[in-house]
Amino acid sequence: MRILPQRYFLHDDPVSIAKDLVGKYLFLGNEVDLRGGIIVETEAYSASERGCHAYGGKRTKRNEAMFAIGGRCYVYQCYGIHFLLNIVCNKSSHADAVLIRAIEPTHGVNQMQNNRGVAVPHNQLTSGPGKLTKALGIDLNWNNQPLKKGIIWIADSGIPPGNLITTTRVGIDYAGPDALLPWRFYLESSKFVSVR
DNA sequence: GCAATGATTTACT
DNA sequence: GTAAATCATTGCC
Repeated sequence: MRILPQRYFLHDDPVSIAKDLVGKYLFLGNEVDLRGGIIVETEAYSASERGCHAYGGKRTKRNEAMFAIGGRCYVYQCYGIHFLLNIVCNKSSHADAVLIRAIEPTHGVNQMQNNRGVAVPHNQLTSGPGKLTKALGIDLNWNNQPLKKGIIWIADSGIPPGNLITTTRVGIDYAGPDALLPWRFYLESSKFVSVR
């Protein structure tokens, strides 16, 4: 299982990275407490469209991490309750990112159940951006952290993913025409994608 | 300084 | 289907 190198995230097209990340492994923790799974749903965001927090190059305290070099995390809180995990892409000062929306839990499932608190069906443990951060134990402390083995990292299983569905992004109606961009990707065969 | 608002989830009618 | 939860960040005064 190959850990993706930083240069993987320096590509200037977050859409192709979002697409390629589906089927990869996301891991957190260490050998005694490892949590992770297969990425089954992503969305791409770019400073060139209104759905992005950094639209038009707008730099704020919240989205600062997006302007960092690719291969870091951008975590922020939404609706006061949920943390959302992004992987920053592109070179420094280019505010592109990929939102991780859902994973298929494969490692540390018991720990994830505990983190969620309530008993939920296995296929809903991480089937949404807010759910997966809670299950994995991600909060604002992860913001602007570089991907690194032993903390948080992404690896290539080498197994080709199943059929990929391309569609529009969720929850960004305010973005006007940009809300129609086909920048959401998920595995057709997976039971672990977010619902709506 | 203060009011408005989400890249959501969950529970209730 | 509708609504509440809940707060850091944002933008306007």
